[in-house]
Amino acid sequence: MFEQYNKVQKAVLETTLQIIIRKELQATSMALIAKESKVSTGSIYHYFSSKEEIINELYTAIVAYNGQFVQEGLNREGTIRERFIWGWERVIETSRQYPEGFQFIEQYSFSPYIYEEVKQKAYNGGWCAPMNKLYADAMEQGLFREMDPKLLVQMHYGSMVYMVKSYLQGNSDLTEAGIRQAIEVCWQGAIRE
Amino acid sequence: MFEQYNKVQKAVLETTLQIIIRKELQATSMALIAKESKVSTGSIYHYFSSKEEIINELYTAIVAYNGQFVQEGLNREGTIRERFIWGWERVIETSRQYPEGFQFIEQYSFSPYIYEEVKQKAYNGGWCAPMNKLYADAMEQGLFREMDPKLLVQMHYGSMVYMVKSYLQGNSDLTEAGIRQAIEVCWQGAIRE
Amino acid sequence: MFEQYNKVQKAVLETTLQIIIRKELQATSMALIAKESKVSTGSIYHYFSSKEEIINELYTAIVAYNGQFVQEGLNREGTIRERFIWGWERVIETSRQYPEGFQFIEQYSFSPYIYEEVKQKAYNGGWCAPMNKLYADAMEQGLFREMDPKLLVQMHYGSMVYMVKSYLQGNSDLTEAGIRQAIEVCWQGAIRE
Amino acid sequence: MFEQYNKVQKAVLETTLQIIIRKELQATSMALIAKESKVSTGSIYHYFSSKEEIINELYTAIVAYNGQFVQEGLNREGTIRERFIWGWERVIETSRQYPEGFQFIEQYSFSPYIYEEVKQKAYNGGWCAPMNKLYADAMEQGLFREMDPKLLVQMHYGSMVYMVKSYLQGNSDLTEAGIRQAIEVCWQGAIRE
DNA sequence: TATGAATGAGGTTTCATTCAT
DNA sequence: GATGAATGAAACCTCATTCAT
Repeated sequence: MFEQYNKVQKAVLETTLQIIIRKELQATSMALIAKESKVSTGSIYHYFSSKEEIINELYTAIVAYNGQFVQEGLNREGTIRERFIWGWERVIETSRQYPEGFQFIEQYSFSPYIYEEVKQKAYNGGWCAPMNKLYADAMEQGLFREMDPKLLVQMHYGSMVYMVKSYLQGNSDLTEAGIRQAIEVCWQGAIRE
Repeated sequence: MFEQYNKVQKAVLETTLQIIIRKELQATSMALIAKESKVSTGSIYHYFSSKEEIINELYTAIVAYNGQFVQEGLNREGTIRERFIWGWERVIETSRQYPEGFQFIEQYSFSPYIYEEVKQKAYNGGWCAPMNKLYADAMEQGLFREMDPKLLVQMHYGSMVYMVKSYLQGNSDLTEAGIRQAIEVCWQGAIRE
Repeated sequence: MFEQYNKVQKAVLETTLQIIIRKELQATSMALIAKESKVSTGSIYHYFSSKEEIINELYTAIVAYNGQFVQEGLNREGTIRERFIWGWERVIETSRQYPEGFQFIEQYSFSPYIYEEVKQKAYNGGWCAPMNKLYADAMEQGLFREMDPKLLVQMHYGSMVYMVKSYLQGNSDLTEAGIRQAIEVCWQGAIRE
Repeated sequence: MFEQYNKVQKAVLETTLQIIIRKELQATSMALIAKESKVSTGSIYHYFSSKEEIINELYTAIVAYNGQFVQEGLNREGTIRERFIWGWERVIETSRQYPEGFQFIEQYSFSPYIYEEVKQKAYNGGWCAPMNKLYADAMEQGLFREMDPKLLVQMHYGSMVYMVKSYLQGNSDLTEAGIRQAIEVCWQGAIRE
């Protein structure tokens, strides 16, 4: 997930993510990050200018990674329906591979701690734009109901997020069948009847 | 929203909510709450045992209020489709009436800062149980597709949450027509074909 | 010296002065000030917004005190010569009464740590203006040689400062007779021949 | 000014002087010295054993340089009056050639950061001893008033320092005529009438 | 009951110094 | 000899909480 970083940065980012999910941003002190990542505070400040920067870098890296992964599904050759399924499957897959990353993005995408500029850049480099394009195409072809494609993408993303939350809280499983069903529910709600 | 509390408690809770949304939990100090609510720290500690308690009380109160409001819609006499619409309309309405309350719940429902016990109680006293019941009935009657009703409720809630997030971030409007359409999308995805 | 401050502020300012003279600004940590003044760091920050503010307040207070004291000498009814003597006697007297205050002003009047604005205010409220006036009068009456009165005042002040430095470093005494002689040296250098 | 040092040492000393005057000893970090002198911290520590040593070396070097320069004036063949003038002219000249050096000595000659031993050595190798000798001679010949020659030298030095301070703070010029006048003021105050 | 000054542990960050390369 | 990443003690400052008034 943090392949583009050096060893120290990677250790810091990974540790920070674990602690934030386990304990809250509040309780995520630099001392604790240093201790658990086995990097001295001095070194952390050699690679990151502040705690805020660590958190924002974390946000950027996770969104970029997930964006890349989901786009690989979305951009494969296929029908709209196939690409719809591949795309959302990969969205859900990211949350299974890196549940902490998923939780982190969910909790902090609305937080003032993440700079507006970082959110903007993350959004632009993520999978939203290609997904929006897919929905817009589907609407143009008369396949999906006529509405703001971006809004429909958001609604479907919300559905996936809350399904995963249910799973992470232990209230439901996340089987292949369940995932297929959830995607089907979204598809069925989207198509023109 | 905080009718059951006395004047001091109300001032503290309202102020805390405003500050948390504006500045993050991190930056929400007792001193700032005291200053903006015009209640001395001493008095705050007379009515709340700790900062944690304020935040948890806030959570409880908002969920209870919203739960009450949504249930009034859900419990009216009507068909399943009518009650479905009334329920979700009211869910969205709460986010328009108290956007800070909505944001707070979204940001902190996953946070370890809110006690598990409080989350549980909030869930039980909220609108989820009646909504789950409505969905279960719809499935029993063959109206909705066969699946875990709680999961479908969560998915629909996620759709609503992300529609509202879009609106609160200024990326879309929240018109009567738009709300109706969103509810329709959910309905259409839910029914047995 | 710090009569206009409350007990806590006074303790902090007095302690800070002692430590700075003994150990350097560098080595004057808040922890040490807290320990020696027996005021907790929290309380210090209740009364002063930063370490910088303590130092600048110290500067302001000492200059104000000395300014008051010297002006009482300068403004007494008397001939120019008498007032010249009284004024400089009191300048030297301040350094005997509060050698730490004297040293502090000497060491930090040129430091970027003292805000320019504070230096300006201190200068205006101090004894320099009345002394300059006395010199200007003496020149107008043909008593002193014609030159920039402010510059001559500065030169004389420099003489006094270095005499006191000699004394504080243990290289000379500071007797009544010695002080009289020093003042006489200045007077003799100033008058028109 | 730092001719006796190698290239690296020279760069470090010069840079340190600039930063200290601009920013205070407090804010003069080794990292900043390394960056601005383009010498790595590792190399700095190869040539200096500590930060303290840099500062003390700086002090030593400046005083030695100025001492040499002033003594060249003092030791020329001439009357007491001529040598008096040449000496003080050169004192003032050093402050014009190296204002940072002048300021540094003024600010730190009283500081505990400079080792007592360094101050002593600097004093002995500087221009004070020959100047004291000149004054003692003048007194012996009945030219100057009878008093401690060292004290009178200090007083005159103080006058020069404060004249230069006035100039460096932009409160007065430092013309040839002005310098001559200042020296004349000192001379006139010193002679037996 | 109400206040807000006082506390001090613990937060983020800096920085002199070391040492592997 | 030269580099600069790494260290961690210690700097400044904040803040939840207490308690005398």
